[in-house]
Amino acid sequence: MEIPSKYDPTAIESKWYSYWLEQKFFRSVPDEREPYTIVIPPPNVTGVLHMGHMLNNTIQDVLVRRARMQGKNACWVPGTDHASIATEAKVVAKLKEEGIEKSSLSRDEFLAHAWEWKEKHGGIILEQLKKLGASCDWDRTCFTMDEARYDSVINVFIDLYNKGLIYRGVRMVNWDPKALTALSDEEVIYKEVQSKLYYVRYHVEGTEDEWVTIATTRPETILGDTAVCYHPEDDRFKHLTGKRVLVPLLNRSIPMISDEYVDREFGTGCLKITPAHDVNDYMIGQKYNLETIDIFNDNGTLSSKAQLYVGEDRFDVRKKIVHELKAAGHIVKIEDYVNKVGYSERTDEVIEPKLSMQWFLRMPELAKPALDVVMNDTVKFHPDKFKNTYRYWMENVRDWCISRQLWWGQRIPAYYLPTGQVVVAKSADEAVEIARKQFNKPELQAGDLRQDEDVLDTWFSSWLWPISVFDGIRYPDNEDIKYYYPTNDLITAPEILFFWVARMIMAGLEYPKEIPFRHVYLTGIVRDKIGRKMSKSLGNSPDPIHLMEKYGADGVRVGMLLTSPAGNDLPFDEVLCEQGRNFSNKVWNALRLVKGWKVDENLPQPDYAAASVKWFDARWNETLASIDSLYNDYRLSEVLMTVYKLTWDDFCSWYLEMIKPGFQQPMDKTTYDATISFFEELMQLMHPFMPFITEEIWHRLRDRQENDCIMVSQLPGQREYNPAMLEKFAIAEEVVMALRTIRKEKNISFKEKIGLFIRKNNNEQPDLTFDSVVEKLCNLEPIQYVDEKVSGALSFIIKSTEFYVPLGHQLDTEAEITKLTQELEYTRGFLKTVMVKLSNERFVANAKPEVVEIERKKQADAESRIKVLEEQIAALK
RNA sequence: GGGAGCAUAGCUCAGCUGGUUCAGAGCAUCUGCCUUACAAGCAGAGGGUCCUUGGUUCGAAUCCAUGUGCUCCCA
Repeated sequence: MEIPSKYDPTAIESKWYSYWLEQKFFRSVPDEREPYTIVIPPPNVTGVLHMGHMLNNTIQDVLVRRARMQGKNACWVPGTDHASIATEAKVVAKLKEEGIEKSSLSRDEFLAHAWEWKEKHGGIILEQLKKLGASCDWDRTCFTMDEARYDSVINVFIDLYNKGLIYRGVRMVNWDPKALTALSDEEVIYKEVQSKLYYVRYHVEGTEDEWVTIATTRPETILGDTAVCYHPEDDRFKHLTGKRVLVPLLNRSIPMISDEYVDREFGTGCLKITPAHDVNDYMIGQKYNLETIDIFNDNGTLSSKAQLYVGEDRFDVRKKIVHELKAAGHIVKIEDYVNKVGYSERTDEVIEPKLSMQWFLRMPELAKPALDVVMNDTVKFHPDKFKNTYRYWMENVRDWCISRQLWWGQRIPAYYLPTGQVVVAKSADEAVEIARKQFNKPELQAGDLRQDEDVLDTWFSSWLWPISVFDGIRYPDNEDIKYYYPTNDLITAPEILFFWVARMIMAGLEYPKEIPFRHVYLTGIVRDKIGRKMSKSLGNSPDPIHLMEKYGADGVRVGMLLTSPAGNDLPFDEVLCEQGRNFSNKVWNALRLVKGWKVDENLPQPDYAAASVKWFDARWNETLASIDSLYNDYRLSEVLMTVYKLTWDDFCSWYLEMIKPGFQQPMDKTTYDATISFFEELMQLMHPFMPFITEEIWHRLRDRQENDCIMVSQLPGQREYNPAMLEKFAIAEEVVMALRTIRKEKNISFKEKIGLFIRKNNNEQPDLTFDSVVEKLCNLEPIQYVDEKVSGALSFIIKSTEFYVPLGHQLDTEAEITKLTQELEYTRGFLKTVMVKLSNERFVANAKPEVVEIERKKQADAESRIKVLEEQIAALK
């Protein structure tokens, strides 16, 4: 079988993915094994794969594949969320293109369009994940709006309402005038903008020419002013106590009030109060019982309550009113000013604080236990520095506004009586039943009730995700939820720690009464080379699909993980994928080498091969232990680097070179079999990171049964090994490197055999374990041990053993002496630092005995080395 | 304005509760090599005031304080 010298991933990757699917290897059903569960953070149905998904899902796949190979029943549940605002916006835009206005459609008609859109575009991202190699149980694919999930959300709403945790109230909400919906605080992005600070003067009522000047960035809201406020201890305004001022242009009389909230340093120290359009003003309004005048319509135009500019847009009005105020002599001055303005995450529209009737979920009761389980590490964060942020948020939590003025989502199961009273129930029929009893109105008919028009926040679906994907809300005792819940690991971004992770923990503790996951791995943000967050709007994100076509999914996976410790941002660079691809190719060529060997069953195993096999076995087992501990700490990039070095350095650069037979020579069976096994085991370690190439090599290493695949194979455990082999080989490595340097310096071709004489000192006995290996790797005549110095030879010293390489031509004595003298000086300097420590009484008295012992050992080693060096120099002179 | 975190090689990062001449890895760079698996490779080499200044200690990249710079979160 001819193997090409360049690895080409394309055909191989799609071949194995379909094969795994055919074999149902990703499928998980409860059985007697220990479960290992991950639920995918559901991407938006509107989304396409971006680099953040690549990182996040690569990590999940690594963990799931490893768990599967550890014999656990691994289940990775995929799915998408319905993304209320984003999807509705897309559908509205699409309809508009077709000349259809949303307002011309009924709710059901609109939803039919939305579902159609979802069916057509909603699966893209999941299909893309397949290219990455994601080993999700696709039979379990969920959607936050499919029947089971929809129902669960409704049930939970009703339950929380009945528990008194959900209430309806007027609140200042973040209003998106474009999407025409309220947003949660987390959906608002504050941006610094260059704006102006307008100083406007108000006439004091009943005075001839007395004025009060306030500063505002929003002059158009003057029309909604219902008070002017100053600090109670501000002498500049004290005399105005009890007075009233007139709102410019309207001449409405409003009171002067005083409150400590006012910052005396800011502006003029005098503040206009517009309770309907500013959160802080709203609170002051409540405190002083001020009138609230809502001057805006839902779409951001001025309402009739404003009296002026009715029907005009708020930003147009700002310009006009400034002009008019100026004309009327009310503008004192205008300053440039930088302030932060809230924008809608979805529509990028400037948020308007607005009073409206919304549904809220009370948070304190739910937050308390959810905080505790994180602080006491029942749910562990990786890295744990995020506990701080989490605590801060949970201790300052505010009630969650869960209603959205949209159609795409779970419609709030609240029904209003003609009188305005409300009933919460699963259906209109149930609502009627309840209403008849509750309000003693037996004559009520279903037709008399009107269901709330609004839907629930998308996060109100996602927070149930780890439960609802197993249908554990509706059927808390079903086999799936009992088996898979709590899940093991959640992989997500710190950005959504609060509005998703925290709320899932709350839901878990409220419903199954158990945490939803044990570990939360927080990934960093994928940034471009110059540190900007990758985003569609900046256009600085590479297309993941193209990347995978160029470097192979394996290559990209390696590229993503090589430099991405948990919680740290990942400055992405295509060079990393190139490194991944190069690694694939390296492994591929190792396969070519090994598969090219002919085996001669009658050949005995040579010494060098026997030693090599023992060494690699030791090296393998040693590494395995460190890999396990790195996995336990979720240090995945370090696991990968360890596997990378074990493969490239130890296996390819050392081991394969050590056992490689001469050109066109056969190999003995013992060594060959051991090598195939090592190779297999390496592929198993590598598989979670590079699923495709490892599967291909697995099948090329041996003839396999139909379902004997690496992805369902079991990771080998640690075996007994001889750690002494590692130390001995470390010396052999040094010898080999020293000999290579000599060849290079003296320009001796590798083909030319050279000799090596070894002189042990301090009565040490020669250890021959790796001599044959060194002879082979360095093309040596048989190594000879001597008791005397060898004259006229190049030399080097390792520990206190002397090595001599006799050369045919004249030795450069001067150069040798210089080299040895430098080394001598270095060693003396070293000895000096050791002696300083040892002669310090306080060191000897205070340091731990083992530390002192180490210093003594250093002293002895240095002294004997100095002796050897001095002798050698003397001999050369 | 409040809180948190970070600062180690050109880049990205390791360095656990102080103790080998403790300063390390990968990539990049440089120098040799087309050596019969691999130039997407092989063999080597160079490169750092561990941000500043103090302090604790026999001993500090590591602990404490100050300053500087950067990042994130909240307002």
